Amino acid sequence: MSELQDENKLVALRREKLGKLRQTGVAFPNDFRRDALAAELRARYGDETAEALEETAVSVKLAGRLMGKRIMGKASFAHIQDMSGRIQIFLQRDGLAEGVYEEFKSWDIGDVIGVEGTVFRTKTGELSVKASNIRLLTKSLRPLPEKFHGLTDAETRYRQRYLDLLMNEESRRVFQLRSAIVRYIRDFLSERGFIEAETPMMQVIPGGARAKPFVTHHNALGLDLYLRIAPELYLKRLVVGGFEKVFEINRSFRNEGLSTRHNPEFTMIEFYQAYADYRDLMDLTETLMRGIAQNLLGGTVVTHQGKDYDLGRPFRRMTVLESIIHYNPDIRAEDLAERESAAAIAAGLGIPVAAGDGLGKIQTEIFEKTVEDRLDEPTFITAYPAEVSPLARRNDENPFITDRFEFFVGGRELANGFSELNDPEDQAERFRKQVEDKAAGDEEAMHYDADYIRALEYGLPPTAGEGIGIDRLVMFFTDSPSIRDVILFPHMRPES
RNA sequence: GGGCCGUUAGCUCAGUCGGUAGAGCAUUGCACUUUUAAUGCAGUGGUCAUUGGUUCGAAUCCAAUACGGCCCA
Repeated sequence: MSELQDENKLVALRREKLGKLRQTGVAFPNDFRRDALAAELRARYGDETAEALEETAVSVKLAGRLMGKRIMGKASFAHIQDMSGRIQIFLQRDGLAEGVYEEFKSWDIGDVIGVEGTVFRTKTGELSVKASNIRLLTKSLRPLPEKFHGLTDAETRYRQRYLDLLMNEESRRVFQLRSAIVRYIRDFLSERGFIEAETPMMQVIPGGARAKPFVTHHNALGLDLYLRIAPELYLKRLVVGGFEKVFEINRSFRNEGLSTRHNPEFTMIEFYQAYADYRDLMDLTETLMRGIAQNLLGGTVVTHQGKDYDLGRPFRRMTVLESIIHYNPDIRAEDLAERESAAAIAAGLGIPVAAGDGLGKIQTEIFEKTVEDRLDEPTFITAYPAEVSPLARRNDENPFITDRFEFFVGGRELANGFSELNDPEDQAERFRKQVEDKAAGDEEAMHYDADYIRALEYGLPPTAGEGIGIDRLVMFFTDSPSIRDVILFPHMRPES
C-alpha cells in the first residue's frame, strides 16, 4: 500500500489541494510582508469606537495561522493567530478581487495566510480586520486538534510541542515567561559587572557535582569524553584567570532517572564572584528572586500549586542541624552530634547507613528525608557538612561544616551556593577522598582533577559561587507541576 | 527499578452483563453578507496501542509487550 493511500483521508484531501496550488503557481510563496501583529492592533485600537475606526480606516497587513472559520454565504469571519495572539478577520465576497472569496472558502484551519485590510469593530464589538486582499502562504496538510477542547494528551503535548504551543495559551505563557526569566537573570548579573562565559560541555574529567555522567566518544582523538554534569570547575578556572565575576547559563547532563523533577539534560546558571562569601550570595539570591517576581509577575506574591509565597518578606535562614530539630521535635541536638546515635536515628527513619558514611553524610540524609520537602516558605539552609560538600570552603570556627547554603521554596531545592574552597591542598585531599569513595563503589563520587588543582595552586581569590536550576526555578514561577511543562522538548522514549 | 492508572475516528471523549462501534468538534455537500464553540439539513471517517490466550463470539475477560501519566525508590 502506498504512503498516499495509507494516509488519513483528511490529509489526502489537503494534499490534493496542495497539488492544485503547485500547478497554478508558487505553492510556498515567501514574498508577503506584514506590518502589524494582532496584539499591537488590540493595544493601539482596542479602546477606539467603531465610528472612530471607520473614519480613520487604518490599513494593516497581518499574517498568521487560520484558527477558526465561520462561513455565512457571501460573508465570513475567521480568526488568525500570530506570535502575539489572535485577531478576527472579516471577509465579504464583494470586498475582494474576483474568485478570492471562493479560494478562501477552500482553505483549511491550520493554513498560514496573509491578510491586508482595515481595522474596524464589528456589530458585537470585536476589534477585527476587514480584508481587502487575502493570500494563502503555507498550506497545512495535517488537521489541528479540536478548537474547543484543544490538545490535552500529555504525550502529544511533549512529543509534538509545536501543537501544544499552537493550541494552548497556557503553554505559550510558560515558555514566554521562561524566556523572560532567563533574560532577567542575564541582565541582573550583567548589570552587576558579571561576564558571561561558555565552558566545555564535553569534558575529559566530569566535575563540579556528584552525579553519573553520560559518556560519548571522540573518533579522531580516540577518546571517551563525558557530557558535563556542571560547569563549576571551569568557571572557577576563569576566576583564577582574572574574570572575577563570571557566569554561564547552559545545559548540564546527568545520567539518572526521569521524573517530574528530573530531565537528563537541564539548564543551570552558575555564577562566581571573587571577594564575596556565601552570605553575600544569599543576599543576592534574595534580591534576584524578589526581582523576578516583581518585574515579571507584577508583585512579590507567587502562586504555586495552590499556595501563595510572598517573596517580599525576608527569607528564613537556618542551619541543617537547626532545621532537623525544628521539624523533628523528638530528635535532640546531642543525638545528631555523634555518629553512632545519628546512625541510630537514620536507621529508625529507614535510611540505609553504609560503613563508610561519616557523621556529616548521615546528618545530611536525615535532613533530606525529614526536612527538605517541608521547606515550603522561602528558606536558606546553611552549614552543610564538609563531608558532603567537597568543593566548599570550611567554616572558620567549625571545620566540620562549610560556608554553604541551599535555597528552598515550595519544598524544592532551587539553588546551591557556597564560599569556594580555594586551598589547593585541602581540595587535593578532598578529591583523594572522592576517588576512594569511587573505588569503594560510589558511582557519583568525583574524579581527581589535577589541572583544577594546578589552577588553584596559582591562586583562586577568595570567591563565592552559586548554581540555580533554571528548570525548577521556572516551574516555581510559572506554577508548573512537572519539569516537562517547562522544557520545550523533554526527554521521551522513542515512539514505537 | 516497584506499585497504581491509562491507550477507542484527525482532536476531546462515551461505550452497560462478552453479542457486528457511538457523540461533539474537525472534514465533505447544500443553504446562509456582522459571526465568534456561528446556525440548519444531509454525508464521510475505526488495525478499539500491539501480540497471544479464554470463548460459539472480545473494545469489553486473562497474559505479555510498547508508550504515557501519577506515586514511591
